[in-house]
Amino acid sequence: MEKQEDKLAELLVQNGLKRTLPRLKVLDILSKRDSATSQPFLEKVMGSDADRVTLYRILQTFEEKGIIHKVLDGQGTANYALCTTGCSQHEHHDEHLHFNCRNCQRVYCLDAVRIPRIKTPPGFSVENISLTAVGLCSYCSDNKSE
Amino acid sequence: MEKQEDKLAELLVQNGLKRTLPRLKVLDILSKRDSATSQPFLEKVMGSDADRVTLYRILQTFEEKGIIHKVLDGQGTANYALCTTGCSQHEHHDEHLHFNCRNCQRVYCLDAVRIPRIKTPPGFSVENISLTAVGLCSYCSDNKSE
DNA sequence: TTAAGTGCAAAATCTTTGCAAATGT
DNA sequence: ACATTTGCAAAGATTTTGCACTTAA
Repeated sequence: MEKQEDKLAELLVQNGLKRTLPRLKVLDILSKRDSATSQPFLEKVMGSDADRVTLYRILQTFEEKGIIHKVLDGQGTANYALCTTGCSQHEHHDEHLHFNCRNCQRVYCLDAVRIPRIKTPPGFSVENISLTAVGLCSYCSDNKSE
Repeated sequence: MEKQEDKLAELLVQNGLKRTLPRLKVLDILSKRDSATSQPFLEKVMGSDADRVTLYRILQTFEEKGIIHKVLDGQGTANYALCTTGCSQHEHHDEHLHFNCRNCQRVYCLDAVRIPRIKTPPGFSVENISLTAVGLCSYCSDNKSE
């Protein structure tokens, strides 16, 4: 059976990207999280494994290639998550509910909740749509008494 | 019949805010637009009628009082729109589709399109939800040939 | 070997903070 | 007169750009 690590490296090769340490580490971090990860958090976890500027560039490249996608949380901070299969450089499929916890700031991709089809007024052509909820996630509602 | 101008000034008084020139101008600008207005745009239009810092503070105060609400566009830039009646310091009602034109960057509040009720997975309690579409608005699709 | 990728320094933005002067009531 | 609000200066934070050095293929 193929190792997870190899799958991630393969993602790079498939997209014509070199297999570098900073890139592999970003993929490793993202693959182990159950929610989208913010730029600041990534920066912290990367530590000295990548310069801040390098991280910006990696995230940008990955997004362009369709390896990750960006979700903005309630404060407008960028959060990143690995794309599911079906995303490519030209087409992102990310049409599910994003849940942003106001306590821990995590952004969950709730694939189970699809965005309902909506009818836009004439003249407005929708190319992309996102549904984002803000509230308390399970962990935070359990561990908080307000 | 009461003048529009007075209505705006009244908004300030009702919220215990002083009727200052910069504040009136912000209200005036917002009241004349059919879409939410970005911070950068406001800054430009205000010109020398308010310092950049003053604008930040006005927008923050207005948002806290429930006079305006903030909508983030696809890039995470803050856009502001006057609240409809029914918003207060403690409760914002803004649950309609926001349409962000990728060409002119305008953010339209499409009150006609309400956010469908959705069922969140157990453990996630939703306090606020937003639906944002990105695409081309009527003006831009008419005036562009791509 | 050599194109792609990284790290560092520095610029450009964007946002916040502190405080004295100005303003509305 | 007095609490609010503003403007300016300066600090912080975030993001971008340029370029020489390093590294994967």
